[in-house]
Amino acid sequence: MTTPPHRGDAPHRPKVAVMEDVAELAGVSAMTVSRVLNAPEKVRPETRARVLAAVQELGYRPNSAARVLVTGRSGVLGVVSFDTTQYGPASTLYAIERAARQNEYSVSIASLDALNRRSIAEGVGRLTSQSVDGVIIVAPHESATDGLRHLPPDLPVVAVDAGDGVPFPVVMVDQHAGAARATRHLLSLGHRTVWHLSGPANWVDASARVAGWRSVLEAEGREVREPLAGDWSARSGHELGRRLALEDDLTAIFVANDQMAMGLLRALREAGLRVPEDVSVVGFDDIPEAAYFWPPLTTVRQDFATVGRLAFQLVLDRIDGVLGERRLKVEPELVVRESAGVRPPG
Amino acid sequence: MTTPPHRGDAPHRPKVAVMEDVAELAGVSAMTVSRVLNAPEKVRPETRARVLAAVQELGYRPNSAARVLVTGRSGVLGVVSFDTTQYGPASTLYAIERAARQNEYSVSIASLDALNRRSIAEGVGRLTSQSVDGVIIVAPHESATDGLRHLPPDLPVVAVDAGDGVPFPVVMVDQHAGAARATRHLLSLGHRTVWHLSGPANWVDASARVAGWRSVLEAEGREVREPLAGDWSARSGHELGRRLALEDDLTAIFVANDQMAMGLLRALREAGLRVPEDVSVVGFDDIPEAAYFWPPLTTVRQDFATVGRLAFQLVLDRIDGVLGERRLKVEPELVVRESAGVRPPG
DNA sequence: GGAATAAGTGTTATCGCAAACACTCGGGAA
DNA sequence: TTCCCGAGTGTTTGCGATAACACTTATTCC
Repeated sequence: MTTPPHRGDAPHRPKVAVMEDVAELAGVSAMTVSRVLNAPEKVRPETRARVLAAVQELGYRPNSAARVLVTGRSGVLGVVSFDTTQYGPASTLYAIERAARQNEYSVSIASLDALNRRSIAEGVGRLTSQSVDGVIIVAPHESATDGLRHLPPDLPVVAVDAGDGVPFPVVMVDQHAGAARATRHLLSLGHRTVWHLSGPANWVDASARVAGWRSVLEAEGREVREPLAGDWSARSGHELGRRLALEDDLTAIFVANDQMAMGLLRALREAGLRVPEDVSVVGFDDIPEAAYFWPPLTTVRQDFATVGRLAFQLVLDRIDGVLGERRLKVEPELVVRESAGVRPPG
Repeated sequence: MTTPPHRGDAPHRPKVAVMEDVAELAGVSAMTVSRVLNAPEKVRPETRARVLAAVQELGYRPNSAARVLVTGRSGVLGVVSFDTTQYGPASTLYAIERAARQNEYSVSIASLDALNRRSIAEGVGRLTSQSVDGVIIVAPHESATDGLRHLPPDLPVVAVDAGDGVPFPVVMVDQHAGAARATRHLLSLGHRTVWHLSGPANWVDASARVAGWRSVLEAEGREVREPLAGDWSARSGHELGRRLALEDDLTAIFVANDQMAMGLLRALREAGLRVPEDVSVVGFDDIPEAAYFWPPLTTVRQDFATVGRLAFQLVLDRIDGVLGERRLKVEPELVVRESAGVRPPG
């Protein structure tokens, strides 16, 4: 293969093929090449074949920057997220990327170091200055709800698990329903009431789970003990579990996520309490390891994959100017394993 | 705020401010605006202030597509990765993003559905057609090593945890050393030999851990039992653990990751074996939950954050034309907790 | 005093692509 | 025959930024 003719005499650059090179090789104009790529039906089949062959031969790939400049569309989706080291956000991100890819979009990410108005706005800013076509925000914190009111109004934005009062569409797992389901399950096993080990304050899913749990207890007229707030980590579950183990009316606990449940399980065991014989535990998330906890954890499964897929669909609609649903809820599912059993006698 | 003057009489578009608008408002040329943004010291302070004020007033943000087109640099780094749902890859990605951000880079991701030559080349292709300045590949699989030989040779690429024979720099945790350390730890507790529950074939870190484990046993002249290969999941650890529990000379096991160790722990317990009294277990990774396993897991910590940081530094160097180290190793660390104890008598 | 120099700013060309419009055919209708 | 039409293709222009260079002024030095 010979080197393509070049204009300036820049001596070194290996020079990647551009549309003009393809055109020349195929004996057509650049415009025709462009058409072959973007509207093939407008080009006679034999011309198209020649162009395609030239594209192949030169290994030509369109320069997206140039295309963005002229079309105003980048085919890039931005995702703003908070701690993608965690199972939930990581899975959501993964599902978004997957959905995006299937629709010829690619994904650019912006992680946040902190959750506050400033940091969120800045994250979105980093993405928009890269000309993303839309943004999905995965930051289920109240500061997000807040920070998001001040975004460029014409930017297609969708939030995952955001609270009420956000001025754009939201996809969320129905945390309230999930928590209620978990709580009812425990009550149905005969427990008089259910304690709650919650997530940190100001996280919208933490609050929703507290609310769901509380609503069931209140509806059933059960005593509502003050929830203990952890920080989602196993460590905090363990710490709080030691406190909880001291309570003498403790027979059932609903824990706001599986990691904390794990720490709790260990604290209970250390306190000489057996699960589920003495104390029943229900978690939330259904991380892949939950089935291998000791005992296997009864928990509430969140379908992050669906959440991601729907979120992508929603931004895509907005990008295309379709104004669909404003709030999509995904139903969580109770997965019964062995960590919750009937109330011990006495 | 008044609407900025516009040129054509396009009636509807909200029209975002461009450099020309800023220039006009500040009473200078566009070039001066550009200079204020890219080489402020070349502009007189009072002019600079006027321009900055105009930028502020119009909420101007440079259009990166235009800049890319002319400079050939995008400030975007591509990351190709396999299963970012897992703790390791997720942490690495997170660290990369963080390092990138601190250096004014942003990150675009390409997840892979499969690990083979084609899929990797395609992932890299998706990124390059977006004009990324460089690519980091986080896919510790042998197919990667393979697929990577056929990349555009001028693209700055760095791999994380790739095997030998890759034609570009690699950052890796010294898996061999980590496995050796774990194995030696078990031997030092008096165990006659150490079994190994390995990761899946063709994963470079799985192979390296097998090699490290084997080398210690051989050096010490111990019996080498055939390793059992899992798939990194707790489920496979559990399954293989049931088989392992039948072996009567089983007193020590080195497991290739913490999730499998978790499943194994459960299988051993189900078989009536106590850990560490009857059987000692050492894992790999030190996921945040490892300290809350039952019993707390002795394991080998991988510093993913450092790996991510170094990988970024390496691509950055390559982008800037600096040819530094070709192979950077990060030392793992043995974290002793309670799952490994002295060999039971008899 | 005059040339050389430097600092600050403007002009023009260009990056690679696609939108808009112009052109060239051949075939059918009038 | 003449005209028109539409399919297929080419030409020109402009997206928004920066590189390269040109042009003003003031400043310095002999």
